Amino acid sequence: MQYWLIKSEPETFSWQQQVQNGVEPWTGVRNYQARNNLSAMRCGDLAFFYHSVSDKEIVGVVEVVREAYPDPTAEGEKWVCVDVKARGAFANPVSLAMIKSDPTLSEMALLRQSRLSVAPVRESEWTYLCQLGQWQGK
DNA sequence: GCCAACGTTGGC
DNA sequence: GCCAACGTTGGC
Repeated sequence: MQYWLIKSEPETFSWQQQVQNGVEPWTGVRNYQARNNLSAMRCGDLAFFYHSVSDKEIVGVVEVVREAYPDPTAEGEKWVCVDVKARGAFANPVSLAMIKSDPTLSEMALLRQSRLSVAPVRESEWTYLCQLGQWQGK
């Protein structure tokens, strides 16, 4: 079981859309490191859904329900996507400012590599953030 | 709107 | 293979 954080600009694809759609293909990744992370995802892995740019906060949790397959929005088979399913919102979204100000989270890949759109999350970070966000899932 | 941090591209 | 120029992401 691995944990992840995936970013989306809410103007492009928001958490609200994810909830409405249920299962959604996570397409459009065009960065090798992010692609490698997508490929490493397994069914049942959980990921934070992060709104970048305008909101800058973790808003919910999704579950990987289909492992990497060729991204239909890309030419050829070079890039991949996974399918993710909404698993519940954070009752209390955790902002980037909060993450930055918390020494417990200072090692997060989100902070160390701000441009990486699909990043791993440590189990300790996952547990801590779920408490902060009051995630109602399990 | 600006800019830092990356990534990519293309000339040499 | 190096590196300058350019493009993109995302925070501020």
